[in-house]
Amino acid sequence: METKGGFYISQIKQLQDRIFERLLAENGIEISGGQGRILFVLWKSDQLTINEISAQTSLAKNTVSIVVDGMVNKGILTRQTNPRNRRQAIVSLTDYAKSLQTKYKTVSQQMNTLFYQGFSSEEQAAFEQFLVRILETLIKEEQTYKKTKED
Amino acid sequence: METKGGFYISQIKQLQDRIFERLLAENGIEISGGQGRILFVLWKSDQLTINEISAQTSLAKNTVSIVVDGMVNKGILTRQTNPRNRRQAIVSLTDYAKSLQTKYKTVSQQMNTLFYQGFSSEEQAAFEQFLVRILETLIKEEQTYKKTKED
DNA sequence: TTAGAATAGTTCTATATAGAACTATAATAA
DNA sequence: TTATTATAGTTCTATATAGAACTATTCTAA
Repeated sequence: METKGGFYISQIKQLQDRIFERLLAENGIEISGGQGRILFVLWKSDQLTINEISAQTSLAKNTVSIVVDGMVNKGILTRQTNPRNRRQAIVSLTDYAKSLQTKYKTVSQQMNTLFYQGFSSEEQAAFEQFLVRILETLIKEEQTYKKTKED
Repeated sequence: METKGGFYISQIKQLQDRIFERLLAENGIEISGGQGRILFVLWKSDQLTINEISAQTSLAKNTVSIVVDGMVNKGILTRQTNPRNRRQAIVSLTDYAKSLQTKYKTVSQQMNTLFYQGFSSEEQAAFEQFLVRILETLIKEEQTYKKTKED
């Protein structure tokens, strides 16, 4: 069978990023897609290390490091060394970031409605279960690769 | 319902790109993900304009323009002005690009097998149908936006 | 304890990506 | 025709992204 799930995923990612950033901008929220993903995980659980953010967003850790830099400069995040393990940087939300959450969620909801246009609840659930399964496979592969590389 | 399809899509995109590029590199194919997507559409139908490639990959046309530049420099593509419409650039595969296709397809197949690990054929088909529906929604939205903007 | 290994981030470099503004060409309407 | 509009790409600028190599810190085994 000729499948092209990966190609579709890339296309959807491209489009949703552009559309979502426009929606955010239209609502006065000057946050890009990559920044949004970092906020998304911090809103669920504040004070994460770079590695934890990397794991939860699937962004490379150096990417997280740099995006966090930019967000610190914009007053969205703060970064502090963990006194108990001075290798770690603990990234926290500023009050400003917290104040954005409600509005951001509203826009996310709009985006979500568009994204799942024509989908029943059951279809949404089925689709997301597929995504989670693929995600788990790829995460496992990535971890296996990292272990293999240590030789 | 709390859905996060968009977030999963971004994560999957990130991981699959890194994994696929590694697979390609391990097989001696020095082509990045974005370049691969352009080749993918050209292998299906050679001699496309920048706009056509943009539409079929969902990359912005200036992105396509720049990535094609790089691929021309690497001897993968050629770019010629269409004599019938000198605004258009016709992008074509070189013999070198054509020679890569078989090997590239083999690696794509490997990637695909990993991606759909544990999926039955029916599940793959169901999943891809969901993807196509979402893609169609987003493409329509993008087109509507572009028309609206012309005021 | 201390030398070597492991861990956590950062920096360096290069490519990917797109919005806005631009140039060149073609199509259309007066 | 010619002035206006539309189309096709490109350039400019900025951010996103990651591999490789690096620094600093902590852990571990002898």
